[in-house]
Amino acid sequence: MLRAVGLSVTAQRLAVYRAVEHLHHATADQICEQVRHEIGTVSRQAVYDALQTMRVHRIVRRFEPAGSSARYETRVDNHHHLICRQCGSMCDVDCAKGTAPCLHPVDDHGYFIDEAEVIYWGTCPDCTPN
Amino acid sequence: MLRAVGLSVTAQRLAVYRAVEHLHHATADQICEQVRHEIGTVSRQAVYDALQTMRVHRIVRRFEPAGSSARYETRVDNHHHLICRQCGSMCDVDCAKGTAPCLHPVDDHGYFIDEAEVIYWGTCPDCTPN
DNA sequence: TCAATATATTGACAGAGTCCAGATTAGTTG
DNA sequence: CAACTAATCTGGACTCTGTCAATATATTGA
Repeated sequence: MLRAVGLSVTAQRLAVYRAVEHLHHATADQICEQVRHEIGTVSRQAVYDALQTMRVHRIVRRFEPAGSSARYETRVDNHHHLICRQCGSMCDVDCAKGTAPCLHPVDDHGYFIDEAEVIYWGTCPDCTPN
Repeated sequence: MLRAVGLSVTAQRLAVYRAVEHLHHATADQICEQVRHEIGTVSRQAVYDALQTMRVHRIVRRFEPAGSSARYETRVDNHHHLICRQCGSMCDVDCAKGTAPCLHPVDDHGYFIDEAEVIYWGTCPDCTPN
């Protein structure tokens, strides 16, 4: 995985990647903890570095829901998120329009658009009364 | 405006509201500065309080683009944003589907969705080469 | 294995936002 | 209009994410 994109393989990176894979939509902090579980100790910096590097190489993806710190995931294709306002739970949702997705606003103001980031906010089944 | 939603009217709030109106998509910090220009001095806290209060009463709206601190605007209807990755410029865009908008993901996972937040990322005309 | 290069560690730092306790002000009531 | 009460504002300390920079360590490839 790491080799495939030309990165050197270190225990920290492996553990970080596995953590991101394992904990869906985890924050950097949660990843840190999980990595420490796995390999005993890491610096926060190493985790941030690993995440950033992997992000640049497109093997992890990052998103930042309003009111939360950044989240990381291993699913790197274009897809969106569903977030519960009550409990904060998150789901992946496929892109609304297939492969050439959602890139067309009503008026593009002359911008060249390369990504449409969509977050659906609502209430999850567990938090819905009755 | 403030009275209409049952809030007491203070110089600070007025100035904050005007600042949000005047500077489109401003950060709390920019609003702070602008307010100081207008009424001499405010605490950061007063600005945050005012913004939050007005947000709760739906006379200002807040959004948090990835990689930026929160932005505030006086346009409170459902609409989206277009952001330039190069220079950070932002435009409003009407909601993609009119009045009952964009609330339907491919699969709602049982969530009750009340808002679809969309950010179009790209390059603005000024930053597009040639 | 060894050197060159890429990573990791540590500690300091910055930005955004929140919390708290006390002082001040707005709006209400007599 | 004065006094009162509740809401608001002030200032400072603090937390949480995230970044920087210098030094130490591990990885890779010859």
